[in-house]
Amino acid sequence: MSTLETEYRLDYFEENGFVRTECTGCGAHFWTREEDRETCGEPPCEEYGFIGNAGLDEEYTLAEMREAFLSFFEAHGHERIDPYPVAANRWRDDVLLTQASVYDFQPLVTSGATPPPANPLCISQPCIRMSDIDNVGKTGRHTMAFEMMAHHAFNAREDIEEPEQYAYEGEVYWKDETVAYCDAFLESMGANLQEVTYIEDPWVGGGNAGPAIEVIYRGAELATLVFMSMELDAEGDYELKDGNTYSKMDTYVVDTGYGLERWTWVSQGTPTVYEAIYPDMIAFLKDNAGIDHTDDQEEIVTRAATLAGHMDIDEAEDAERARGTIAEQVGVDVGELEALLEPLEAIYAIADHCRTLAYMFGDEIVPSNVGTGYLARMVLRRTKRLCDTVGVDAPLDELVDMQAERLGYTNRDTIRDVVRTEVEKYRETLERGGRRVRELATEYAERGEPVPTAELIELYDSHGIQPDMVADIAREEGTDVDIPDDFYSLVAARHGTDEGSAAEEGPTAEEFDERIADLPDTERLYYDDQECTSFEGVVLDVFERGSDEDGDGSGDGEGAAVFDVVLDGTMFYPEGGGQPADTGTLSTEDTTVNVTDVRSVGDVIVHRTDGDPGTGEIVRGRIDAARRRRLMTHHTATHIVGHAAREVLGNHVRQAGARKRTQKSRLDVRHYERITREDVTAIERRANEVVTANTPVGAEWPDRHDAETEYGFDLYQGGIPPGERIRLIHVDEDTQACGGTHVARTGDVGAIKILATERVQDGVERLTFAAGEAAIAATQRTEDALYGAAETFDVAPEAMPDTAERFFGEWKARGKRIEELEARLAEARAAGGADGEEVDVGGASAVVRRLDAGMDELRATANALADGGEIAVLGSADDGAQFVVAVPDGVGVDAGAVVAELAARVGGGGSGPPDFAQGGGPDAAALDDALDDAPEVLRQVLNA
RNA sequence: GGGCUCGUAGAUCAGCGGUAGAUCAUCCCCCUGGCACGGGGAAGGCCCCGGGUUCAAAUCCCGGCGAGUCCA
Repeated sequence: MSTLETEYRLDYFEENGFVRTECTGCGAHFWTREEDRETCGEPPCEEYGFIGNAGLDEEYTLAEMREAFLSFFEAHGHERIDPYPVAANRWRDDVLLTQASVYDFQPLVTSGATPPPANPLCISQPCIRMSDIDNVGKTGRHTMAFEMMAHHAFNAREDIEEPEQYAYEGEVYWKDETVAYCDAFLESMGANLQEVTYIEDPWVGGGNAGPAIEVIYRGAELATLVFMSMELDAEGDYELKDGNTYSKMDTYVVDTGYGLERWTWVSQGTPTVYEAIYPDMIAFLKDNAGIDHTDDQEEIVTRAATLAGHMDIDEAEDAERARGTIAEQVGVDVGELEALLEPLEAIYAIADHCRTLAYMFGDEIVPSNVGTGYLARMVLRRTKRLCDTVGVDAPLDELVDMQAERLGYTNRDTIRDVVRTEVEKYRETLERGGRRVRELATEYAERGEPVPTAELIELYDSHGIQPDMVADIAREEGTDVDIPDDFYSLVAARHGTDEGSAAEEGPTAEEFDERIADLPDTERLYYDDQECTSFEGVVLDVFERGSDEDGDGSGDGEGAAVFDVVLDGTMFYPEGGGQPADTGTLSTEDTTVNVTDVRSVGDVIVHRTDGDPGTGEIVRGRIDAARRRRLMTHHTATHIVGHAAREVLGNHVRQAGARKRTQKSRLDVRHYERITREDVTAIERRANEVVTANTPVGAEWPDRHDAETEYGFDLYQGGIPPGERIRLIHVDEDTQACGGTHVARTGDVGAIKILATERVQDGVERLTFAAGEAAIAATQRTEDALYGAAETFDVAPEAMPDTAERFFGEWKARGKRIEELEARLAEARAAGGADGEEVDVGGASAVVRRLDAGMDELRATANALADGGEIAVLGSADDGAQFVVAVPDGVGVDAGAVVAELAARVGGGGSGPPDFAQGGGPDAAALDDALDDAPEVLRQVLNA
């Protein structure tokens, strides 16, 4: 088992008079030019030495520092490349946000599958680390949004069997050069190299590892130099700090990170990083919130911040703990210090969060309850709360816009629109929540109880109401709330503990993979001529797979056998990119088998058939042409609809999923509002314009980096394909990376009809549409429905809306009229008292009557009789047997008991309050007998 | 992708098997010289939609649609 110690013995260190020393504070090993240096230089072993003592030649702004870094590395042989979006899920599906510059090149470039855009390269990559959200503003040094300046070099070992298997070959440079560049850059910026230490700190993360060096200058970690060269390997020779073993990879990558904000801060030596990087915004926010410190207060704040800067504060809690000590040293009361600092901390955080939001919305993340959209929503709400707390009354969209403008985004109008919509949504949530909490609080206050934890959890989990907001309102209403320390884990507990559903791939699938692993890649003929539906091929292998009655591909059922046929080349499209597989037949001279499904297993295409065509046979394949045609039509139509939606709704619109079928297809798009009827009409119109224009649908296989440079990551809306070359589909002005089959010209789509929109998640709208003949069929179905209705009403179809409205209105008016008439009829009956039996029941008179009418009428009549001072016992055989019993005030008969007894005689039940009850049963034939018994029942009940 | 909550008058919500309610807003009347207020009255409901259970469903169950929210 080896350690990484030897990895750090660099020639560069030897040649430049460095010594390796063990830190007396933390025990870490580091390299320094100062022989008698004892500590590594990083807090807590040493304090920040640059605050009030700027460490570089000049003071730099963020922009100046970025340019200094990039032009330095450009001058030293690196190509400068544009930053990637902060939404890392645009090009990789394992993370949501970009947290480091190397994210831009994972996993395809670092593994060697895809070449880097340049080699070596330099970049300043905007990053967002949500994990620091609680520390922002408080620690003086953390930001959630930051830029990681970096230079990268991608190397591949040459002493391996097939060096050409990787997308880059040979070594560009490695450790010595990387450290030398760092030294040279520090020197060019005017740092005193004597004070710089290089700490050995092996890096481990995401299945990769390697030696790494932290670069410390005057207490600040200015850079991390990572030498990614190992991967997780149970048999590996290196055991690293995470307890796992690793082995060397064939590729090895220089991954550096120079914090733009840190460098800017060190160049200025301000007490906190925020003052160095957001001077204008902080000034604006202070002014807006009316924070106007006296000279004395200013002095206290500066001294406190400076003291804090010198302390080892790595978490918000550290900052809070340190406050007492600081107050003592500055010579003020802790409360006073807090009152001065807290608003400032909020303002620092607001500035940082607004930058985070500008990045997110600038890169066209749409707020949602899922994914990056959810993270954006959380940051926005937090920012809004901070603004409210500290009394910033400038609209949030303006604040975000200040950062968006600084960052050079061009979609600022959309950003503001998104922020405004989202703030409004939050306002509504708060308003709704506030009412709810107020009611609850009042209720508990009246009972003199605190609001229980269960209610708190419910309010937060189901209604998004922060516990401290509940506490505030509860206090106003005169009760209190106990917020447990483990509140958020209690919420988590509510969400169950099931860890999820891995192991999607069954053992049969794995086994299957192995069996076909040796077969050559299948030639994909369907790209050569997408119109062609017939081809010849050779059967390379056939696997009998039991049966597949349940259609899950597992071959686990009973019944007819199915087979998997592999050919040398095929025109059958395997399921992929939301497009289902082709079906059709494979024929030899002797037999024809049906192809029911086609799948891609690696680069081998597998045809599921109901018969064995025979290994080695030459087969003629015919695909179901009509079906393929419809799928192609719908696939091209999907691109057109997506393109039209983008034009109508805005550039932030991108695909969140798609499914193509023969009758109708659907496209899910990200959008921050509901799609209105007007939007649909506009999208449909635009889509059909594209169809009518009848432009060619182009396909090409360019180099992926050329494609990315030209079209951006919006190419990958349908997923991210691997490889050096990718297939692009051009439809009108729209370009997508897409492996599907398409019609030759947009006119071949025929027509596009949007059938429905639905909100499938917040921030995700689903457009269901039909294309070609299916569009016509769908339109006809709708028309049939309309014509059918119009025929019923005997009006022209165009008159249907008015007619429906008129009928509905009249229907409501009639309902009211009937109610009115029933009431009058009831009164008349009660007054007339013609038919029906009148009996005396202990002083009060009772009317027992059969009245075959609806329940409403019965009730009205009974009420009218009771109002007239009589007990009413009414029966109806209108729908089974029904009773209503009403008793006037002051008469001691329990109506409920009477009904219960009567209803029992017709095989049912009933009850109600003592003065008014109803009931019934199915046995209508027994109604009259029951009514005959009514007087007797009344007397019994009276006596009871 | 999963969990939870909610759809009742124009608005906010109560009712949670047994006659659909309150408050605000609207309209009318009274009070005043006029206004605010106050008092009295009226109008306004496919109780989201579709099934099921039940003698009886706004209420219970299932499905759908719509909205909100938490988590990955």
